[in-house]
This record gives sequence, structure tokens and C-alpha cells, in this order.
Amino acid sequence: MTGGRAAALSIGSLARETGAKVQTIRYYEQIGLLPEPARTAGNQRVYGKSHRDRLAFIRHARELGFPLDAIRELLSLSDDPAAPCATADHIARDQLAAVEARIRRLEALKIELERMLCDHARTGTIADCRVIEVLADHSHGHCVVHHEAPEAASDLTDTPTTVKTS
Amino acid sequence: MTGGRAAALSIGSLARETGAKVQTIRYYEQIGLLPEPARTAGNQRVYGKSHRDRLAFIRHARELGFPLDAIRELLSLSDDPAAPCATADHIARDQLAAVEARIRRLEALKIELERMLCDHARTGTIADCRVIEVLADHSHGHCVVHHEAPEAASDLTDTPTTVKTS
DNA sequence: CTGAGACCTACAGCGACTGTAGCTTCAAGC
DNA sequence: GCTTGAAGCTACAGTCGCTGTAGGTCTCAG
Repeated sequence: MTGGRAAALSIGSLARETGAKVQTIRYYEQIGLLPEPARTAGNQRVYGKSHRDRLAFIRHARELGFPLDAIRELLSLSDDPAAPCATADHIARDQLAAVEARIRRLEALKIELERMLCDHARTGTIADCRVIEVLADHSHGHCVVHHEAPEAASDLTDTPTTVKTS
Repeated sequence: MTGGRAAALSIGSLARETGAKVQTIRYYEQIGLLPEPARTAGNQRVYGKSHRDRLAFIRHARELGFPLDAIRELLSLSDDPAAPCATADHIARDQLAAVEARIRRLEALKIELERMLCDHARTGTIADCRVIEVLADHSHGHCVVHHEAPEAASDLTDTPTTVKTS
């Protein structure tokens, strides 16, 4: 307090401190994940400590692959210290299950790809290229990448496990 | 020839045979991955065996997580049986490396998530919830999910390993 | 007071589809 | 021949989580 060491941050400094990009911060505000900050007379955003904490939370959760909707829920939970913990726990368990499912999926792909590439002479021509051959194989019986149950796939259809390692 | 057992397929039958959705087939045509087929007098698409083979190739490659650009290249290679095999090989190796990188990434996430959840009493309140606590942790020293080199991340930034298991 | 750099809004684009709206065409049954 | 319902058609918006661009405004050091 005493004199306003209020940690007033421009959007650029906030970005630097949290590792998020300026655009991303504005995006989070736009979708209601970060509250609208105060503005200077010249209409520029001014952030405080609470914004920084909240953004750090978001980035941290994103690094762990939580989708934004889950983060939204986790945030509203963390705003209410008296709420039961079970929901947060459930969200985290779901995320863990999703990550595990994706790992299993990728392991299967890896095996297929390795099989495709094994003892393959790089010197041949397409005519006898195993890669093309396997892909073109009509009856692809050997390529049974085990698909999960549809529900399991659709609640995590695309990667929520993206982190830009900028 | 003789009478036209030309395996003429409507878009719907092609979809059924290959497991792709009708919309997806039209999408592949739109982005130039599938050649434009002949049309009936009433403007409906008519496919032949070559289309079916090509689409099967594409779907097969997609199941292995190849991005469409890589598939485009693989297709143009497979059209030229005299071309050297090395390029196809390289594409497949890249894909394998990408899959492996993603697995490593996800394994690290999994460990973090497990640590977050371990011996966590589901009966408490948010105030002492480990999930929230870990996410809110400012100094997150324990959460060093190992980021790959920027290049490695950016050439595979988002999942190309998506398959809709419809 | 000037100039560079940070900031502003608004919107388009990525990948790989998916879904919708509002039409036309086709094949089967009567 | 006519009707009906499924399947096809085009065109475009939406998904997720940003990222990039264009064209303007603000701020602060020199």
C-alpha cells in the first residue's frame, strides 16, 4: 500500500511475467477467462496482482493440458474456498484419463509406424516402397490401431494438450 | 469394360466403403486431395475404383496421424513408381519422431497430474485442495514439464494425430 | 517535439474437419 | 405418372486455442 506499490502492470509486462503472449491475454479476456482490467486515460489495460495470479493459474493449467472450459470451472472453484473439493478432483482425474488415453493411442500409432519403417531399404524406388505399400494396402488387416470407444474419443476429440513452448 | 461393371459409386457408398464421412470426402475434393469425379446428369458425384483406392490411402494415412500435407506428398510419390523411396521414408520417419515427441510430452504431463492427485482426500474443501493448490502455485518449481526445443514443438504444434473414431 | 515502440480494435487464418440451411435429384412404391 | 423420403447438392458458420495482420492511437525517452 503506502504510496501505491500496487504492482500495476501493462499488458506487455504481464505477458513477460507469465509467459503468455499479449494476444493470448486479450483473448482470455474476450472469452471471459480473465476479468476486464482497469484502463488508463489513454485506454490501455492496467493489471494488478490478482490478474497476474489468475493468469498464472491459467497458464499453469494449460501447461498441464486442461482445456479452457475445465480451467474456467477450476477458476470458479478456486474462487470459493468453502466448496467441496470433489469437483476439482474430478476434473483433474478426467484430464489424467484423457492424457492416458492419448498416450495409448499414440503408442499404437508408434508401433504401426515402426513396423512400416523396419528394415526398409532407403535406396529403392516407390514401386517397392514399404511405406507406400502399407498405406495403400487395401485389406490393412495388420494395421489395427485400436480405437477407443467413441465417447472416450469425443470428449477429448482433439488435443487439449497443446502448449506453445515459445 | 463390357457393359460397365465400372464400380460406379455414389458419394454415400464411397463413404460407407472407406469409413470417411460424406462431408469429409467433399472436403478432400475441395482441398485438392481427391480429384473431382465425374457427375451424373443431375450433378451428383460418381466415383470409380481409383477414387476408392486413393481415399482408402488417405484414410489409412490419417489413421496413422499423418497430416494432410504429408499425405498430399505421399500421394504424389505413390503416383510415380520410379521415384526414389527416400522421400516417403523421410516423411514416415518424421511422423514417427513427431509421435514419439508427443508421447514424451504426454508422459510428463501424466506424471504431473498423478502427483497432483496422489493421496488426495476427495472429502475436503477447495481451501485445502491439492489440485487447486498446485495450479495456483506461483513458484511452480515442481512442475517442470520438459518442453522440447521450440522447433520440435512448432513443426508439430498441434495434434496431427487426430482420428475421429466415429 | 519527435520518433519508436508498445498498445488499441477488429478481423482473418490455422488444421481437419463437422454441422447447418435451404435447396435439387433419385429410386421405389402406388 | 406421381409422390415421398432419403440422399445429394452448394455455401457457409462453427469447433479449439490461439496467432497474425492492418491500420490506427498512446506513451515515454531523447
